Amino acid sequence: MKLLEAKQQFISNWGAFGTHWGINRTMAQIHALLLVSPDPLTQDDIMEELDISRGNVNMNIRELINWGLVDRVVVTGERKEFFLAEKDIWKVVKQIVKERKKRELEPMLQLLDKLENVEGDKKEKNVRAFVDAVIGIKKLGRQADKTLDTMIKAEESWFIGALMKIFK
Amino acid sequence: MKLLEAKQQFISNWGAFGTHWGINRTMAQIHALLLVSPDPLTQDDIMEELDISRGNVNMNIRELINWGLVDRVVVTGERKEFFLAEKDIWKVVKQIVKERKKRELEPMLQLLDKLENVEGDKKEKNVRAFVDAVIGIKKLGRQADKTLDTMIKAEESWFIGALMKIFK
DNA sequence: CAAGGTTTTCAGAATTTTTTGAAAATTAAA
DNA sequence: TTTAATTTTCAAAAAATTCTGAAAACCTTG
Repeated sequence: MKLLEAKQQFISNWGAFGTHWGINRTMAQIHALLLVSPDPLTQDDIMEELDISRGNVNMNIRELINWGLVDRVVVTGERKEFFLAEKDIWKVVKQIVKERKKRELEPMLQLLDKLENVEGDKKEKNVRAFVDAVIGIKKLGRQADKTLDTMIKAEESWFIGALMKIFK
Repeated sequence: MKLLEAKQQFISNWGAFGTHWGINRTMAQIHALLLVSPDPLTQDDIMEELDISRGNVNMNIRELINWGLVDRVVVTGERKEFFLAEKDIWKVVKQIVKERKKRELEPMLQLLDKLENVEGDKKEKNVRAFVDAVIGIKKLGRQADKTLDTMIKAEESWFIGALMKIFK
């Protein structure tokens, strides 16, 4: 397979993969393109490679920057802005975990804290089932939260090494 | 807060949460409803509680069954079918991990295996960047795959205990 | 096997999400 | 400051996804 075709396939599949994880297809594709591009690209480069509009590139690039996955870089002598993706995939994963934890897991845990204190007779079947579900999710959620915190701080080699040891 | 309101909030937030993870809002809401319902519910119960159509309930319930998160149960003396969700949240998580691994991670790894063998001069910058990205993702992906396999087999208490030990 | 209850299907409608593209804003050079 | 290149914005259009509801299929029972 030629590079061009392989690249197409990679980008297209990364996009489809993204949609299964609540990530906009184009954003994932732009990310894929930047991941395999050794040099920084401009908005025009991305427009051309993916055949999408300027506005679309602009919005999704901004989003990727918000997620901390892509940086704006200045190329001396060039007027245009260039964009470069973090290439270390372990750093990428840690960054995504960090963001999703903050955006989703933490607010969910706050909600569950509130919902656990529902009024009513804890002996009543429906109240009991509700509280039990909330407590169960909260417990696992808190555990995940702690574990992910540690993971975010961890070095790849250390982390994998440690996992290998437990999961022999 | 009264049970009814708490339940509403839980269902609505679980639905929103789902959409961030590529899960259809209604499917997540039905799951939430079943999670907090001590007794099995019928399609009609779900239609009424969530105010959605029969077809919608039917399709999403089927999907939840495919995911292994909900079971059909027979209630003696009743003609209608009843649905019951797995309540043990650790089992739920393991089941979701198992399914997503099979549906998403494994196919992605297969693709990467294929793409790694791209033709062309490995010294050329663009080929090099592509292959490096693919290899990097594959390496981490394989590691994740193994780790998740072990997790799927693990007991909750053992798993959490072991994690606590490493991540002191 | 007829009747009535229940579940499933799926084409079209409704809704939500994404994309476009042109105008406005911003920035850097002249 | 003016001009021109570049980026950003966002209303409207397009596309994708989800939902409805009625008809068909499927049971179960008498």
